[in-house]
Amino acid sequence: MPKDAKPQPARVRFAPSPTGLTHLGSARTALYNYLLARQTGGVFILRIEDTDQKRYDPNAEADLTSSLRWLGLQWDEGPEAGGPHTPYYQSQRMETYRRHAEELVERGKGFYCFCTPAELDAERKAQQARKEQPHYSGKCRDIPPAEARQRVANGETHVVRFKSPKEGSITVVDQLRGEITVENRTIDDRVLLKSDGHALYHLAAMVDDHLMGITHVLRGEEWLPSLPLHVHIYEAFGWEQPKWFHLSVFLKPSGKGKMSKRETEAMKLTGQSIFIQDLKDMGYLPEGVLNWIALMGWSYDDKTEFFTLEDLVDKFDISRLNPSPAAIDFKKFDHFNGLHIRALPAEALAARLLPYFEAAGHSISLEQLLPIVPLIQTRMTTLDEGPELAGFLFQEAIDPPAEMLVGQGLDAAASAAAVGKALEILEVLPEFTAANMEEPLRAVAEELGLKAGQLFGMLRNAVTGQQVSPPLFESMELVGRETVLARLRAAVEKLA
RNA sequence: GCCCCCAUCGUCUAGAGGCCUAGGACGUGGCCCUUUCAAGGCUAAAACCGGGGUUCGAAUCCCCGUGGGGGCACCA
Repeated sequence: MPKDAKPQPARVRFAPSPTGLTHLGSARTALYNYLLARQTGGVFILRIEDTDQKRYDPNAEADLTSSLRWLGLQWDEGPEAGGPHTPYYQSQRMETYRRHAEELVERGKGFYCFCTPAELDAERKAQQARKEQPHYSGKCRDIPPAEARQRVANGETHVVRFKSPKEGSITVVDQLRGEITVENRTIDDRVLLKSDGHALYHLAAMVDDHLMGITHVLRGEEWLPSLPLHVHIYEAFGWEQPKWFHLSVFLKPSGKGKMSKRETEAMKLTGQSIFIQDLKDMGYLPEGVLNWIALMGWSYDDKTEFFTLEDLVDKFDISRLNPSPAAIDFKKFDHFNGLHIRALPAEALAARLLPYFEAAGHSISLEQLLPIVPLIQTRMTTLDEGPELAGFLFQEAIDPPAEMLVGQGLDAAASAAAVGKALEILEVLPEFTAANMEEPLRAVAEELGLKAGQLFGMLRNAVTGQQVSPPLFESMELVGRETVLARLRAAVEKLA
């Protein structure tokens, strides 16, 4: 948003239904809503769309709030936060929706329908058999209001449907796509209020968005086909529309379609996931997730790619959203995560790394971890790689196999001799520091006619038990003279 | 089947008629640095879906194809 343009404070909402775990797509929707609210000095509302008790998942809400908090997307109004439009659970707003459904009937924009699910189902099947587009027949649409009211009063089971115009067309505006014109005859008389008294999305979301003063609706593209219906509903009430933004969908990495439930499960086996909680457990940073998803469907310019949440609040520009679908790319995710790991101050990174060391069985303190951080910071793409890289520092015993201890291009005897020679040097080193080691050890290599890399490789394997490790001398200093000598002696023995 | 949307390197994207010999990033190859692995630096290959218009001029505007995606519930 240009600095000189003082935008009106936006009231926006993120309104998920608690039916499953929070994934990348909803996180991005939440992020864009959050950014618009923050940068305009507006309000970010969290609303729980739980009108369908059949699909309700009791774990979903906890997952949702913890995911949003982990990402740093704190809502201003909603569950736990409260606000002037309490309750923020649609299941607790039934009376409001009922009243509005009645109002629509009063205005001649809605009607009672007495068709049973079985009848509708049969109707639909018949239409499909005739290769017609499935739609409501309109059977109850023209029942005289007095008669319909009487049947309702008699306690007959019914729903409330929207009385959608059948003539002409409607032109709606999506902010990323422009005008979209649709023939009214293609818009069905959708059910607004179920026979159990709960509202459907089409009614509940419109009523709440209006009542809560929502100025910008940013939601998934799957809602685009029902936008004309939604605009009709707004107009039927005589309300002023919000600005509509339909965010592009995320496609699976192949780019071929949305991720299916089955595929999300299979993905976990490959060490990838689209669920926020999983990403956290896998050692990704919220900063990495945010940076990555922010750039799927939005860009700042032709070169800037590194953004913190704070940067995004400053630089996000809602007019730069991109309507085309985006395939998710986990390689790019790793790249962004690495960038943010490297951008963290050592103390901060140490604090984030600590739980991963604990989980790996190393009970250490922050003070112990701090000096190690600079050695591994550029070597990690995810936090869980910390213990893999530096775990040897806290292990009592390492036990590399003998063949691993043999130097490149050498036999066991020559390797033992070389390690033994290095051992002699390290035993008498006045101060056991990284800075003091390099010169004499290079001299040893030269004396033995070895390349420095050959000797260092052997020492690395013997001291760390790993072929890939943080820099050797620093590692040895941290391991400490006693342990280094012990490990080298063990290596010589094993090679004999 | 019907309705709607989208279309630039493999992927994410920049590009609002001449700044385009189409820019950046990921990934990939090469080189440099280097005690391993990274990180970092340099570098290379890599795209305007096709066809018609409009215009002095089109990646950019229009139309038609084609391809891809989404939607058609008393789910959201």
